[in-house]
Amino acid sequence: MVTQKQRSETTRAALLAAFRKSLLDQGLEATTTAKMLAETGLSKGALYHHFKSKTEIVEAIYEAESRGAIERASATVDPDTPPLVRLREACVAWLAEVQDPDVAQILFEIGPEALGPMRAKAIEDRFSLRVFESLLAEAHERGEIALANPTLTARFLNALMAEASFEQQRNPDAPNSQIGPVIDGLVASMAA
Amino acid sequence: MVTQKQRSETTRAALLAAFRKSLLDQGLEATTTAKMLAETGLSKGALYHHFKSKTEIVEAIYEAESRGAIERASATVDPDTPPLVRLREACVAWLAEVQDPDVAQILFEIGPEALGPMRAKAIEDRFSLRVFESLLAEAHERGEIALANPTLTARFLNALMAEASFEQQRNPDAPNSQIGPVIDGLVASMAA
DNA sequence: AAATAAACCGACCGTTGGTTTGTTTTATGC
DNA sequence: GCATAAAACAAACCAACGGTCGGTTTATTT
Repeated sequence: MVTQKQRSETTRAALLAAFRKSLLDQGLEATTTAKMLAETGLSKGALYHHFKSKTEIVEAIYEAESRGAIERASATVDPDTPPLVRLREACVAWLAEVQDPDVAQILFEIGPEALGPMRAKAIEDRFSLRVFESLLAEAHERGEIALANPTLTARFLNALMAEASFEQQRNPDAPNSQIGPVIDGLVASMAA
Repeated sequence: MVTQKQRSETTRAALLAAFRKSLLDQGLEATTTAKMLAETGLSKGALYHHFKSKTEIVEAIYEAESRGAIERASATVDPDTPPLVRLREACVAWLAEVQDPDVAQILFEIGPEALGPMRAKAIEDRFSLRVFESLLAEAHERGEIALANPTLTARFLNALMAEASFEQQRNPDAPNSQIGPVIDGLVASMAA
């Protein structure tokens, strides 16, 4: 006998997987609930039992992707180095993660289109931004730099990173965007 | 006697105005073609004679707003100053233009949501980005700076400006974001 | 094993963007 | 200036979409 949690988890996962796949290679509009239900063999009742709208499904996918990218990037940094070094490492690692076309498409195209840029940004704030911000704050506390506004600096940094990833996708075989100096330049220019 | 061009222009303008107003205070979803036709007293036939989709209408509005903001900003700069000074002036002026909540909402919320970030960016490229890029290129040619990649620098700059405008809207009475040093820092870090 | 709750089904509905067919108005060629 | 084409508009029509709702099955509680 299968437990309720298992049932629940299984259908939820099936729906999310079907939507994710279709969103990536069919786009937002062409990804209709009907198609996804045909794909999974589930019913409308099941879908709207677990999610209260189509948008909420995309939100869950976007959130998972945003969390995943920054978590994987964070895992690669050496914790025994100064915060600013870790920041640069984390940025480069995040940029590498976001090079994955699927991840990029969800984070920079489908998410903002479905949720609106504001709502997407709010989610982003809870993940990548938080990491950048805390590293900057740590550097600030340790006296490595005197930032007037760590949060704003993190936001600028975040914006630059997104743009850098766009550029990487535009021409992947171009020389690495030299993001390191840009980060340093930004941080320096945000000094108090 | 009224000419065809005049008729055309009138209905086009009426549709664009109705959509713009509704988009701003009702949002994208709530702005339905039916409501706009009721508002203007026109018919579906008229609408789809002038535009081939709802998206295309939003595109026209977005394009006009993007063009308007950078044109008004450009008009304020003193042409008899060095390119880098003009760049900084243009950025500050653009930031001021984009402070208008209506302009901001169209450029940073409704546009990307309706067209998708990519398509919105492509339009943006033809306006604000071009201006920034040409100023950077001019500075490059005059030997004021040696940029490895003026286009990429312009893109980074553009991203920073958008983020700065977000910040300004988040807390409007905060001290001016000191965008000047940030611009200089970015340009310096992008030197060849 | 009765009662309750959670998961699921699928027919149904209102709206929406978009199409089609037809009519009126202006421009063009002779 | 008359015929003809083309643009501008009207309005009935349509398919498809997201979402709802009453009811059924499956699991959990007591």
